[in-house]
Amino acid sequence: MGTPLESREEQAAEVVDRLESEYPDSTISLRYSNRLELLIAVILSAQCTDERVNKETKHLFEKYDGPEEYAAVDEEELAEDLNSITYYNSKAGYIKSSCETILEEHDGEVPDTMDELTELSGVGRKTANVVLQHAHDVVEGVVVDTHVQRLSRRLGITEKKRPEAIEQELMELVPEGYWQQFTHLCIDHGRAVCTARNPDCSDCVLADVCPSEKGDSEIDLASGEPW
DNA sequence: CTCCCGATAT
DNA sequence: ATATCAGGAG
Repeated sequence: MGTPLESREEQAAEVVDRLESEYPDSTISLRYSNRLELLIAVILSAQCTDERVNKETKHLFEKYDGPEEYAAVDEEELAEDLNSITYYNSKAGYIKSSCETILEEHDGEVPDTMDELTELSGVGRKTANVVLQHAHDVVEGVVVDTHVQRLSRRLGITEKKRPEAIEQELMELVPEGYWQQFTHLCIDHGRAVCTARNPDCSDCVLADVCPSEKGDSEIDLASGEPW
């Protein structure tokens, strides 16, 4: 075991520094060519891999263009187009409803405030933060998804469980200029090394500063600290 | 809290 | 077989 850093603030800075070196080109992996496509891609990405979302949106974005076409489409047909995505019935409804609202209340444009975005169907704080950051270049929070939640807790940066509580702590602990990058780094590292089920601690650049590090010898998961 | 829900890795 | 995937609504 490595010596734990004194404060969680130092821990956060150290994590950002090391992961920056490990993933220098870390950025959003969803594919889109305008603000509406970004919004739709992020709605679809809930509990689904970005890889699958990109595979489906490639066809979806060729078939539909603009909020008018999504608002006008038959919801069952849209659900068919999304039938390999998680929760496709719900998401078809979210997309159609959000596009109706965008047309009726926002002049056909994707909103640029947290309140307006979270009023859209299927858009919570996480989705809104992603759209604010990548569509409008507004960073007023930290995107907390499943990877950010898992890594922040494993690394001892937070002990909170609710995403909103984790976001508040990260906003205090992560240097302000790195809020956006912190999320991308957690996602890249979470996918490649610090996976949910079987993290590869033997190949982790954070192992010596991670309180959850397993060690490469024979330590059984049942007797140690729970993940 | 439950429900939504297909593809993939283990 | 089961856990997990850039969550959100009711």
